[in-house]
Amino acid sequence: MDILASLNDRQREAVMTTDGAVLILAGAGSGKTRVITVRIAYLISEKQVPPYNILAVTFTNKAAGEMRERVTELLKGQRLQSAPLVTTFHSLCVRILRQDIEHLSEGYNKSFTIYDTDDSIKVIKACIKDIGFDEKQLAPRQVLNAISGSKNRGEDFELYASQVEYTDEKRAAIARVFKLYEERLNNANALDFDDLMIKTVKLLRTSQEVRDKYNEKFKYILVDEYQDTNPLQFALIGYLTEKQQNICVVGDDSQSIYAFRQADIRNILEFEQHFPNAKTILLEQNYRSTQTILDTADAIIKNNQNRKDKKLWTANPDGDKIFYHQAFDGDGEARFVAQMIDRHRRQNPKDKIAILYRTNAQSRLFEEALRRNRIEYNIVGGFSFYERAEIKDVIAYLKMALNPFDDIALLRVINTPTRGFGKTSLDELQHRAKDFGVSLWETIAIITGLEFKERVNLTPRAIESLKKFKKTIENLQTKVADVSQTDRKVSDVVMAAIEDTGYANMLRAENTDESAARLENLEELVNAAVDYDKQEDSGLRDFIDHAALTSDTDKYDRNAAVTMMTVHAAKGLEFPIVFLVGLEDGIFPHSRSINDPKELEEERRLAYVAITRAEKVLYISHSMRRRVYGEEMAAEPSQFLNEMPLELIHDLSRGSSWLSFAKSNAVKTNKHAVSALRGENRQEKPKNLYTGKTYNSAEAIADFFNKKKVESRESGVESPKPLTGFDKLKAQASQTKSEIPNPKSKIKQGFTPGAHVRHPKYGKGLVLRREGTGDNVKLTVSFPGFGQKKLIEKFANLEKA
DNA sequence: AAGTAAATTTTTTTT
DNA sequence: AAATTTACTT
Repeated sequence: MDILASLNDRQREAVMTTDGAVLILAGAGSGKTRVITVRIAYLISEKQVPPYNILAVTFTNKAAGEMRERVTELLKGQRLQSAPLVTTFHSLCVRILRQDIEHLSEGYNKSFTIYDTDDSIKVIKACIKDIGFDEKQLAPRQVLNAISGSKNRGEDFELYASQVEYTDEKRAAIARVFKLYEERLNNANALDFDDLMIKTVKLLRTSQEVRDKYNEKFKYILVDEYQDTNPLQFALIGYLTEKQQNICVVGDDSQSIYAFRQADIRNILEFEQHFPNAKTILLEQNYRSTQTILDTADAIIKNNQNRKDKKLWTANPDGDKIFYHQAFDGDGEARFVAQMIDRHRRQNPKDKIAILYRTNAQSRLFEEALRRNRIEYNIVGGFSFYERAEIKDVIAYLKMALNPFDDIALLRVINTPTRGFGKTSLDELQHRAKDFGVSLWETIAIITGLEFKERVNLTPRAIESLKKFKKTIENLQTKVADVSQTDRKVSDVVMAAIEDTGYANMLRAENTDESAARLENLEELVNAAVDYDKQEDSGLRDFIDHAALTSDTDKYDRNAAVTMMTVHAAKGLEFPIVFLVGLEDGIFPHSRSINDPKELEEERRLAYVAITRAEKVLYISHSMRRRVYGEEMAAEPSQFLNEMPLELIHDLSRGSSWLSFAKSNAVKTNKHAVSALRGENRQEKPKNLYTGKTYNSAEAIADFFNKKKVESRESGVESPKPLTGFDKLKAQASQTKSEIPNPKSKIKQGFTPGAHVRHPKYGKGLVLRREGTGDNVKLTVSFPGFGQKKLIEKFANLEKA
């Protein structure tokens, strides 16, 4: 088989070890996807395994799509009557549940609805209100995170409740919300993202019959990005492989970046314990990046305590240095990136370029800069097509038609377009629904029913509009039924949900640019539905499921010249040229992770992922000022910059920069750095002399000069020669910077978040936020008993406490 | 009931 | 700065 010829020895071994448990530890760029795809092709064409016996699971639709494509490519020319199932964890679960959820006997049936995060939040909000709490005491988002975390650890609300200390009111409240939330979803015949996994695992655990069925079906299982699996996914794999044990997992512990989703790195680290006869294969040769890029990535990941020590190597050349740029503000950073991209595009238009950032919110400045420079770009993530209001509205109508008990969908559309059924009437309806203990849909049926004579607090007009709404949905249901009974098309039904509900007319009446754009989006939705027209059975169901499970991360277009996305979204991709931007403390690493060593390690792995996306050229940049919540704030260089080998970095900044500062410092005063440069002191971990925090601060400058003194005394070096030219400029620049805090006010000023201070009137307080610069520094301080105060640092007379 | 103005909050990362 | 929620008119 000639496809094997393109593999190295290790890779070939990974492909040909088809039976039993196999763990492939694949470093970044080591040809992981190639190994998986060739392995699937090998199973089919060499081992004569029927394709339907093969299951490959990934985390994203993007990865699944790519894999499917490549397998098809490898197998083309062979006449196969089935295709291997290449899918995501969540799609796999939906597939299983749509067939067998009724075996669970939990009241769910096959027409269950999938709630996305937005829907879940809405339910949570209602639950918080129902237990008599306020959203301010109990942030819905946090509650959902707590519940989701618990669920992904395999707990249920009873277990969660039992862990609550009775002094912990908040957790106790969350436990109550948890219970309510689960009930609501169950009543609505709805499953959230987590439930898809949970219910599937439960189903496999409790039903021998179902377990046997899927064990029989999936005889060879492959799992991609195994380091990102959480306990539930682990359990799922466990049940599916119970019989055959032909399980092949591929992953890299250095690229584990989903701990926040309860991914457990131990799943990969302890694979050999779980599958005692497992064979482990290491792929350490990198085919993607230059040595310089690999060295930089390696230098950063080395700072993590918790990792398997391994080193990637490559036969590729050293390549260019890492290009570095320090910008004055966020806009300057974006302009620099646009300028460099422009240059690359002229030089070599074929090279694909990526701009990678930590958070989606960072994209805006780059979008604007590229647009100004007339550079076309493609943006991945952020707002998804399926997250747009008009799309969600129409989908909600369709969801109603398939599962009318879906309260969330009902609430979404009952008065969109407006039907004269406003907030007051809605409150009454919800109130009644709670009284009856049934869904809103059933409540509507009761209230509008002929034999219902009870007095309701609804105007005749409201009742009338309920009747009309009911009719609208019922009409839609009839059309849905037509899809399976006659040969009505899925796209017809989608069209009906747009037209017959009055939705399109509402938009036409608006007659604005925006409403026109929304109409166009709806046309797109109809187009998307056409793909499902030919499907035999439950085409509409599949269409809705697809909408629920597709994120925008999936619409990566590999032909786009420039792509922007978060580092998370970039995992698994590679680009000749990469711009890693916003390398500032608080952004990357993110401020929410900075205080927890575990989370900081995850940020570091994230940086590792980012850097190893680059094939030939890597740019890194940061800005000295950054807008946060609309206010301009001083920004510090990322601590990860300090962890990179400075000698591999080339400075493209105008004037002096953090890099020039760090370089002069490291070489002149850092014995560790000097000896490390000479190759001594192998064991010793390179200590960070200056973390990003202190660069540019009074202490750093003072420290710098002190060290210099000590060193020159020790080594007997005479005082520095008079500076000339560029060096002089640089020195001047750093002097000006150091001037900001004057020595007298040093104790009083320069308070940073986290500092304890004393105020003449309010007493002891905690600094929460610092904004502005120079004389305009404003501090937000929390004083026990007085609440939060905004103070001008200069006048506040604060002391260190 | 619906539309508008004012106040409040928001940012990790994703299926 | 932008988006969402609430309060206030009409």
